[in-house]
Amino acid sequence: MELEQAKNQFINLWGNFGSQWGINRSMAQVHAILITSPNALSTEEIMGKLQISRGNANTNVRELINWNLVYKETILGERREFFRAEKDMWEVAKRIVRERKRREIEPLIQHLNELKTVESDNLEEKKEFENTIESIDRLVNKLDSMSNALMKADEHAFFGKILNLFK
Amino acid sequence: MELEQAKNQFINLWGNFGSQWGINRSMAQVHAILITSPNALSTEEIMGKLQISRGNANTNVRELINWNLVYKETILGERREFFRAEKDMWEVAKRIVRERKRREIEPLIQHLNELKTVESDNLEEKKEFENTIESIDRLVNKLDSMSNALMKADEHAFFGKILNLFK
DNA sequence: AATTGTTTTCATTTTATTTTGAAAGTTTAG
DNA sequence: CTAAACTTTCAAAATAAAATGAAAACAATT
Repeated sequence: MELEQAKNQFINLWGNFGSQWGINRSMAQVHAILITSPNALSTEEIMGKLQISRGNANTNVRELINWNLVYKETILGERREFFRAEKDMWEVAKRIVRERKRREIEPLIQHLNELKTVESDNLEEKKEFENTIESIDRLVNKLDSMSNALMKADEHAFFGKILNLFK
Repeated sequence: MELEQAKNQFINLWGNFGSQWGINRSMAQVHAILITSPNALSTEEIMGKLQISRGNANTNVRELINWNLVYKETILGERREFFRAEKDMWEVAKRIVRERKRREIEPLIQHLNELKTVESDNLEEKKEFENTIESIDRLVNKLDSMSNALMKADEHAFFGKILNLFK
């Protein structure tokens, strides 16, 4: 396949995949275009290549910066801003996990804690509900441990080897 | 907190959480109500408690059955169907992972393979693109290994202990 | 084989999300 | 200071996703 065609296909692929996982299509596509671009891109260039509006490009680039997946870069003598993506995919994974943990898992654990003990005359049902919540809580905490594991495990080496045990 | 109130809060919580992860709100709420119900529920009951339409209830129950998270159950002398959710949350996690692996990760790996080698006059850029795809491929395969690990690791015991090493 | 209870389908409507683009805001340079 | 270059915002429009509900299909019962 020809390089340009492959890049387009990748942009599509990443966009679709992203939207299945709760990341909006444009954001994933902007990410994809930056990941596969050898040099930093301007907003104009992103708009042009993805055929999206200025507002859309700007919003999603900024969101990617919030996720710590993209940096601003200045080019000598150029006034406008350029953007470059983190290309080390292990690093990318760690940052996405870190962010989702912070935004989603941690609040979820908070909420579950509030549901751990309830009042009811029906002791049987009370107990059953509490068991269910407890069991979800254990699961979510395990997910949390996995995030920690992934973030701390320094590159493939150790973590990768452990995973391979299960293959 | 009172039991009924807690259940409602849980239904909300699960619904919100689900929609952040690409599972639609109703489906997550139907799941939540079944998880916290001591007995199997009929479509009518689900419709009533969640205030959703018959079509909506039916579609999402069936989808949950597809995901292998809910079973049909018949009650002696009753003509209509009742539904009960798998309550072992570790089992639930395994099944969700299994399904997402099958539906999303595996196709993604397929697509990435097609992008692994491209043609271009610009050898430098060709190589850079191939490296990027290769690096994404490694990452996705690692994710795949993690799914396998999670599914095979028999309950908390071994897997849990390994995770705790990283805490 | 007709009636009744129940489930499924799907065209339409509703709601939620995303995108647009013009205007406001900001920064830089002369 | 102020004009030009650029970035950000946000109300409105467009699009996508989900929900409705009536009708069709199906299944059990008489």
